[in-house]
Formats: sequence, C-alpha cells, structure tokens
Amino acid sequence: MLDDRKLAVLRAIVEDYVSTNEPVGSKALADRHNLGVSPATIRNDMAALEDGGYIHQPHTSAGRVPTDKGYRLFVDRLSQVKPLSGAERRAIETFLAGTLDLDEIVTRTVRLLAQLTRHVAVVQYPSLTRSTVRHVEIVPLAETRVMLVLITNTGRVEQRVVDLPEVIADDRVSHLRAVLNAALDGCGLAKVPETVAALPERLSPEDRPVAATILSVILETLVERHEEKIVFAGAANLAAADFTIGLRDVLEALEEQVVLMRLLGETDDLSELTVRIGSENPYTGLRGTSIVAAGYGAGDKELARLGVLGPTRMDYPVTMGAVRAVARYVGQILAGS
Amino acid sequence: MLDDRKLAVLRAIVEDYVSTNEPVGSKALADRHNLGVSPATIRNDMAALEDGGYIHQPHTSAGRVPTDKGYRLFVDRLSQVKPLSGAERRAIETFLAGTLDLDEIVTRTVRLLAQLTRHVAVVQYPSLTRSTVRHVEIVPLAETRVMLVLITNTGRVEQRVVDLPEVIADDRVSHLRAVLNAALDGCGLAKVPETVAALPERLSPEDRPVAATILSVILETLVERHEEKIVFAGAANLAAADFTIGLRDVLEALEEQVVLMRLLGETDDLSELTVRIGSENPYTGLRGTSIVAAGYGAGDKELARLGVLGPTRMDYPVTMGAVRAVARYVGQILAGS
DNA sequence: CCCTGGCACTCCGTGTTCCCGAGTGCCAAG
DNA sequence: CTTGGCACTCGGGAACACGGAGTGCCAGGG
Repeated sequence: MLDDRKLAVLRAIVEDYVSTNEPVGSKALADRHNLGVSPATIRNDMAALEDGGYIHQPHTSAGRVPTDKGYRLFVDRLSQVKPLSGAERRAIETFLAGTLDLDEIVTRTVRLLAQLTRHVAVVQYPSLTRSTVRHVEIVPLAETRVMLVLITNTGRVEQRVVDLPEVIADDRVSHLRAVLNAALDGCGLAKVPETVAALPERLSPEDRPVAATILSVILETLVERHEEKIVFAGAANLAAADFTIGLRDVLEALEEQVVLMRLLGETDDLSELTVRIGSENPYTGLRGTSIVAAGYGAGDKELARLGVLGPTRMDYPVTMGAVRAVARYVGQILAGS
Repeated sequence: MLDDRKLAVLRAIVEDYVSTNEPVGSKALADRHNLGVSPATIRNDMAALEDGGYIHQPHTSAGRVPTDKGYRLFVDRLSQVKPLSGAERRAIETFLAGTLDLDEIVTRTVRLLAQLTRHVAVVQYPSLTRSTVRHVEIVPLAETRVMLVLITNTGRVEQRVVDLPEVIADDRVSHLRAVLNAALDGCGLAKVPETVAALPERLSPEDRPVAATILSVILETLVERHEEKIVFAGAANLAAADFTIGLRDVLEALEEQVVLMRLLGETDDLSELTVRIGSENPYTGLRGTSIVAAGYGAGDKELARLGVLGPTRMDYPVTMGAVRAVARYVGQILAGS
C-alpha cells in the first residue's frame, strides 16, 4: 500500500512543513524535491497517504499537514538521527567543563539543551534509588534539634531538620554518627531499609528513642521521598513557536513536577531515545507538543532522564541528535566526577 | 492643579480599567462610581489628567487608560494596601506549616505567592552574606578528593567537591575539620575572610597546602560566589494576562537570574514594599510589567527579597497585601526554625 | 466661576461583500 | 501507471459601509 515513492512524499511533506510551517501542496513538493514525477502523481500519492491517516488537510483547498501518525512513521522509518556539528560538540564540552557539583551540572545541562534545541529542556536529577550512601552527617542545632545531612555517591546532598524527643549530648551525637556511617557507608539505597532496621540492636538502650527518630527521617528522606526533582529551562522558546493556543496549559504542565516526571519517565521501548508525539502523550494540554527524551547515567546504568518538549512540528532528526549527545556527555561527566 | 475630585476620577479610572481591561469613558465612570457630577465635568477633569500625563487615550474617541505615571500616583496616594481575607490567611498558614528545610520553604512560598496573586512569583533564597556559619563538614571521597559541606544558620547547605594537591589521611581530615569548626562556628559571613586568613598559623606546616586549597574554596563558595539563587513559579499566569506581545521577552527575563536579582534587589526607598511600575523598570522587555517586592527575614534583619511580576494593569492594593503578608509569614517561619 | 446639557465630530471595530489564488479531485489521453 | 488539463472549492485579504462609544467645545444656568 505504501510504496517507496509514497514514503518519499511523506518525508518531503514532513520536512517542508517543519521548515515552512505552512501546509504543503503538490506543486511546491514537485518543485523543491526532485521526486521525478509530476504534481498530479504526487496528488494521487497524497490521497493515498491521507486515506492511511498520515497526512491531513486543514481545509478543502489547502495543502497537507502531517498527522501525529505521519510524524510517527517519519521518526520510525524515514529519518536518521542527525549528529551534531563540530561547533555544537565543542559548545557542549566547554559548557560542561570543570569539576562541578551536581546542582551546577544539572543547571548547566538544562540550559545547554534549551539553547541547543531551541525548545523547552527538562532534566531530572539523578535518581536517589540507584545510588549509594556516601556519608551521613549529624549537626547539632539546638538541644533537641539536629540537622541531618545525607550525601550520596552521585554528589547529591539532602538535608533535613529533625526535632528530637529528648535532649542529646554532643558525644552521643558523635557516637551515633559513627555508628550510622559504619553501617550505611557505601550502602545501596535499595538496601537502606533493611540495614536501618537492623541498627537499633547495636545501640545502647538510652540512645534508642533518639536513634529511632533519626532513622525514620533517614528512611523517609532517602526512600519514601524519592519524588525526584526536575528542572526546566527555555520556556521562552515556547513563545517563539506559534503556540498561541494552549500555551497556558503547557506552562502549567511544566510547573507540575509530577506531570514532567511521567513525561520523561515512561519509557515505552528499550531504545536509547524515547519520542512521544502529540496525542501519544497522555496529558491534555500537551496535545500539540512532542517530547524527545533519553536516559543518562554514569557508566552503563541509567540514573535519570532528560529531554526536550516542543511543538509537534519540530525537527526530529536534529532534536534527537542534540538530546542524545547531551545525555551522553552528561553521563561522561557524572562518571568522571 | 489636581484637586480632590480629579484624584477621585483618576482612582476610579484605575479601578475600572484594572477590572475591565478596557479603556474607560466618562459616561461609564459617572454611572459606576457616584462622583456626584455629570459626564461632561468628568471629561474636563480627564482632559486635565491627560495634560498632566496621568492618563492617555489610545485613539481619539476612545476611553482613557492610566499611564505609568498615573499608576504611580494611584499607588502612592490613592490606594491602601488591602489586607488578606481570613481564608487567605489560613491558606498561607497551612501551606507553610510544619518544620521544613529551606528548600521546601522557598519552593512552597513561591507557589503560594503565585497562587494567591495569580501573577508570576519570584523568591530569592536568603542571602548568604547576612547569615552565619553553623557547621563545616569535610567528607573524604577519594585519596585526593573531599567534599566540603557548609551549613549556615538559615539552614542553607552548600556543597563543593575539592581536588587536593596531595594525599591526605583521615585523621588529618578530622583535625582540619575540628579546627575549621572551632574557628568558623557562628562566624558571620562578612567576617569569614579575615577569620580564614588568620587560620593557617594555627596549623602544622605539613597541613598547610591542603588547608590552603580548602580554605580558598570556602572563601569562594561563601563570599565571592554569592550569586544568590532565585526561583520563580506561576509563569502560566502570564498566558492568562493578555500579554500577546512581549511574552517571549518576559519569559526570557525570568530565566535570567541576574535580571531577576536586580529587579527584586534594587530597593529604592525605605518602605516595606517596593513597587516598580512599567517603564520605571530598567529592563527592556519588561516594559508593560510591574513588580511588587518586599524584603523578608528572620527577626528584624532583611535576609532576602520576594515579590511578584505581573502586567502593569494589576490590582495593586490586593497584590501588595498578598506580597506583604507572605513576606511576613515567611519571616516568622524562618525565625521559628 | 464652575457645572451641565447639547451637539457635531472622529475613529474603532464589526460585519459584509467580493475577488483572487492556491490547491484539489477527476478524467481522458499517452 | 503517469500526465496534462480543467472545473471546482474555499480561505484569506481588500474594500467598504456603518453603528456606537467617546470626545471637545460651547453656551447657558446656578
């Protein structure tokens, strides 16, 4: 049903529409791409593509516009991820150079990605659940109050203020700190609950009430509260895209951490890059937008995800190339630090 | 030149225009506000106000719209800050209740403010330079690498990875940590440089190279690098306001930390609330927007600033009330924790 | 001296009409 | 199966008219 020429026509339609943002007609296609056939033939092919649901005409006498299904076919079979130019590569390297703490890496990455793709960039902080505990610190703030600082091997630092049930002396704090570190140092976050459960036995009875409070906070912080942080940048790029309708919805979605999480997080296949096009996206208000996402991590394990969100009408090959490249570079940075 | 009735007319114009978003004419004014005079009289007053530059008509035969100068007069002399309703007060309290760490306080505050005012809310993290050092922690990561964690009395935590010039043993790390804490605990950030400068003398010569590296990072982190963090929320509210033109510029400005800093930071008078209206604002692209900002802090010293950014055509009394209230509540929270 | 009603005038915005052009679908011929 | 031709459709822009809101000004009255 869809022979090679029809696919070529679809590819041409997508490419032209992406670059001109106007419905593309048969004559323009015949002129700009050398398909070797006349406009009339292209019209027949277009009719077939429209029957298949790959393209759509806004009005009877207008050109054709790709549908979500058309973009999907284009992404899956008609395009190749476009590698970055040398200049862009260098830009990434200089942008992410130097020993940086995690906050800075994430902040710079999200800006870089926004600048590179001219879309809204979204970066998820490396997931806690896949990292290990590097250090636990307890800092007395007042007689019955301490600050708990948890440091992971990915450089992430979590701090919590804890109110204690009773007064605690400094030397007992030191002791507790030593015990905690001995038990938890290098412990994978997945194993924290069982490790923590076994701890009270090693402590003297008088320390247990305080320890119980602190331990429960540790558990809550590291395990239950792995609502992971997400940042975005480049919202101004939305205004440039002719988003007149629905912009409000998009901005709202961007400020909903939960929505963003799920957008990036729901990997639906095993490949490196996830592309979700228009209505494939489960959230109303994000119809009309596409998401290109990739996992990134130090070494081979995926720690978190990053990606961009832009109009359905985006340059997929270029965008996918940029997302993939940034994900790889960030992975290298994380592995190296 | 501007008698009481003319001022009343200006107030009425501002109020009507804010609520209707349409140029307001003499007849509508006479109908909706009981000024006790006829439309013709109001027309005369309007002519005077226009001569003074307080109002402006978009076209001949259109109603009048307040100018920036008009809003300024309104804010300074014709309006009173409107206190929050009981419901709103309770909303703030529940929203900010509980012992929270600084990140959470700031995140919740910015969302609260955005929701309350229906504008874009901007909150600056409490300034480092006005707080004191609570604790310094050094965590060995590798033979020549440590993580430095600095905790201030406002609950802020800064972490940096430091590469050392030579291998350092754990007991020397402990010693250094003890010395640092003894010297810096409770030290105001303003005094950190001199305190740090005096430190090397107290250390054994073999420790000095490592100490010098660490100290320079402390200095850099705490003092030189007080590019303070700013967060915003509620960008979706921009789309609701009929911002068609310039929205892109506004979004861009919002992502520029530096611009935001200066917007909030440049206090131009001693009063609690700073209002900057339209062109009073030094940044192109933010013409057409007004900023209402306030300082907040624990106790009486101002630690940082927060505020909202919205269309020039905003309800100043209500917005100012909300900003002031939130600033006060956050201050209380910070003082209490 | 200030307020008021009346009046002529000015435009904005809206609705209508009209036309042009791009693009299509179909058909018959190569 | 491809191609040129042809009639048809429709969206969008230009031209136009018009109603209404609002103004400025002026003369009369308290």
